[in-house]
Amino acid sequence: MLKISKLTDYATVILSLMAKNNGRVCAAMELATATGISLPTVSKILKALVNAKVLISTRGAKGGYLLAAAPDKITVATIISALEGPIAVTECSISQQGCEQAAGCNISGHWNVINRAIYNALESVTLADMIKPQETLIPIASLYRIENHNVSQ
Amino acid sequence: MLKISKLTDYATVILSLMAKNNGRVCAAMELATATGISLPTVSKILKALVNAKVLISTRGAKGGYLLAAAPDKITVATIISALEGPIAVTECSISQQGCEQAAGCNISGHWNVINRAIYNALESVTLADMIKPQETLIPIASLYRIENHNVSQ
DNA sequence: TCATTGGGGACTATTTTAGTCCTATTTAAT
DNA sequence: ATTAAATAGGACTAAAATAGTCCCCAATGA
Repeated sequence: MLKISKLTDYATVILSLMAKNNGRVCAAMELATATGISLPTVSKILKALVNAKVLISTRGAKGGYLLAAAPDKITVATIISALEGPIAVTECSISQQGCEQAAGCNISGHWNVINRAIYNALESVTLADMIKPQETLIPIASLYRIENHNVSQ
Repeated sequence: MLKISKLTDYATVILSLMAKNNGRVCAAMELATATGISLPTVSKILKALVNAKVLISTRGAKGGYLLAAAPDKITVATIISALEGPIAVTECSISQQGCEQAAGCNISGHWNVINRAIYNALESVTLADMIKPQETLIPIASLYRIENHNVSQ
């Protein structure tokens, strides 16, 4: 189904919430309560986001997390890679030397094109877009630019 | 990592091979030998492709499998959905009523935009593209049309 | 000094995916 | 008819990835 992980999905929920709390430091506990996701899980996600420099953390009492950039500078692609590693549909697209499939797999170039297209799509939507009311999002029409190519069924 | 499953990857290898054998009926055994993938696994994949109408099968002696359409009419999107079900990055994008996440998840519309963009990318590459030598594939430049939108890093 | 809060990592449980195997059905050839 | 060669369908097991929890350490403000 080509789906993102549950944790990544949670991450978007958490980050959306933080974006709405514009600039306020949020403790993990607070975010857990607000989202209904358990504290250990929220913590795990927040740690990953700090490592990926999506969030900045402050330790100690009154500590917490803060967005490292404005919501319109944080893309969905960044969030996904923070939690799942590099975005690539196939194993071999990453390792660059895997794919020892006997049967002449010289397909990899094509997967790279696909990867690139998917990456661009994910890079085109930001946290800021995500917290906008739904009506305003049809305008992101550039995303549809790639169609009319082999629209068979 | 947002990756396709191994079986889907195998499927593209198998289908590429069949596309090259233009119009010849192939038995599962033959494809297993040619690709180095085990027979039970190849069979499983072929069955899924028949169900998805990507292949046509003939039973009995001298039976086997045949592409149900010309290679340029079979898209990567079709192959992926044959093996993994509908293409959607999030669970809720499919069920249309999941996502009972307390914290006001009205993000789904945005995922739909992303899903659509990804689907279009996958729909734009066909089996015929895949069996072309790699050089000829840079021209599929329309795929890159969606960039320049939030190209941060 | 102590309560609060994050950091890092180990660990377990769960779910998904991959892979195998068995039995039935179909069909060509003899 | 009988047999051999194929696919169909589904049950089952094994392996891997994901999700989720927990513990102990480090930092910081009151």
